Amino acid sequence: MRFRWKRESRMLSAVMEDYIKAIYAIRSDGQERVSTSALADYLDVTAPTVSSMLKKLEERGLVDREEYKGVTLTEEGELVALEILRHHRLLEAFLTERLDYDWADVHDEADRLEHHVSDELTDRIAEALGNPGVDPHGDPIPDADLSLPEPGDTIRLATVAEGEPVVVRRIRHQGDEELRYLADAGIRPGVELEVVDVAPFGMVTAEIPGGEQSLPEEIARLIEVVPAAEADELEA
Amino acid sequence: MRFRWKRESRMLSAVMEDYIKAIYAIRSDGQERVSTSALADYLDVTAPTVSSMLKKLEERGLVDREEYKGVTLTEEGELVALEILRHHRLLEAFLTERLDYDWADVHDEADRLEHHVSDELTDRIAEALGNPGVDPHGDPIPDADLSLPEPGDTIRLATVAEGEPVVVRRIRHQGDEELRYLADAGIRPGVELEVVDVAPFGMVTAEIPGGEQSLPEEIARLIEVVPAAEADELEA
DNA sequence: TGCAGGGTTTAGATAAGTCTAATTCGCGAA
DNA sequence: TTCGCGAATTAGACTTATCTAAACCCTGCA
Repeated sequence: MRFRWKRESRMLSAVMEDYIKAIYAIRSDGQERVSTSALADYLDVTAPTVSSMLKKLEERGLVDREEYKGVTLTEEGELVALEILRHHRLLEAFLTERLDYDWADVHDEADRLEHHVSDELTDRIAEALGNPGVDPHGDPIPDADLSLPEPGDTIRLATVAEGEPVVVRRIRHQGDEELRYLADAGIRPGVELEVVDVAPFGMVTAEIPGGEQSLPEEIARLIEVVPAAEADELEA
Repeated sequence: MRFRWKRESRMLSAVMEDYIKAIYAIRSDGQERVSTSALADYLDVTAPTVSSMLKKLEERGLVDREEYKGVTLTEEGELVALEILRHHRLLEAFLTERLDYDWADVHDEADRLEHHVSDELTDRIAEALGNPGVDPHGDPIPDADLSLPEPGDTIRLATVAEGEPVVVRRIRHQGDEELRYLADAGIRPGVELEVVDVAPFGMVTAEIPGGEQSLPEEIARLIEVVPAAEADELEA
């Protein structure tokens, strides 16, 4: 069943789409209801601005709002979020695979374009790439029906035992600096590595093809991995 | 010499870019000075709207304005126009060549995206395509330094003598309908054809690979061709 | 139980881009 | 030379998205 005809007739402004995306992102980070101030922080605008925008989103039926408490996405709001996510992640994948972008640099370009590519173009990109299930950071890409593939089970690199070979599956991120750091370290989805040392203050040292890398704990915590054995299984 | 750093620091709104593009397009159609009403027509807004926008563009140094007379692009305005043209035409070329779009359908998608692709992305697209000199309609693409390749000499199909084989070089257009018409007729840049008949009221019948096509004169006038002999020369 | 402080909302202003209605300008015809 | 008409501009209002300042709500601590 497809609801694709809806989005382009919905005609949300890019700004509104950004609010929906932000609510989705913050919500995914744990909170059930998303607060005005959390959104203000995330979007770098003032609280009154958020407050008035939330009222508009409520009128449009995209969020449920409880005064002084916060908002949640309605079913329709959820679909909008998933559509933007699909655009964003497919753009990232395309830029990386077909236009030779570094996977740590695609975020900004995708952020601007995601609001302006048609669903038609998005679908063509998906097809050209063979309908990939994940983007270059390992984040799952909603399919054309907007259902989000369940990512397989992963564990955080920070919790891996020394000596166990693992394969990087996904890099969680908000800002670009962490991605840059990891890209420079040669750590990206698909890379096999092995923790060789965990220092007292959380510095994790891992062996990767081509050398060793030391990572601060807060960076290591962004890396999701699976045991190498398990990864091999999936290849086959 | 490159001036590329300028555009993205100029930070024009998409709307302003559309006005610049419109002035460029109307100017290319003959007029030296572009009138308020011509712009209002072209952009489908009212004259007062254009008037106030032209004042802003003048303040930004993008147009020279003579009250009650019209505007011309300044040197900087010209560069903006060429940058947008480069974005637009490379996008069209890319969508057609790499994402299997029909060359008659790419216009709208490119119109939306041209304001949001970075120069970086534009350059990567150009490189991926081998720095093409023309877009799918045969329109010249400004290079990275924003100089516009001189298109070779062409003649209008409407003026071609019966029996002379020619090759289509370029399709001039404003709306999409003519492009659709020609695409459906199988006439596009690169196709070889021969005029077999010109009827009293300007209906032009041409033989193309795969059959014959009759075209109204106003459509035939949009088609620029070169003698087949000349075209072969350039291939070699 | 009440109040202080922090988060939220309301009120009112601003900037961009658009509109309609009213005014002004410029130029060709009488 | 002047009149009148069409084109251009000015005036003022509306919408979207933003801000600051002020008022309001809620809750945890005394």
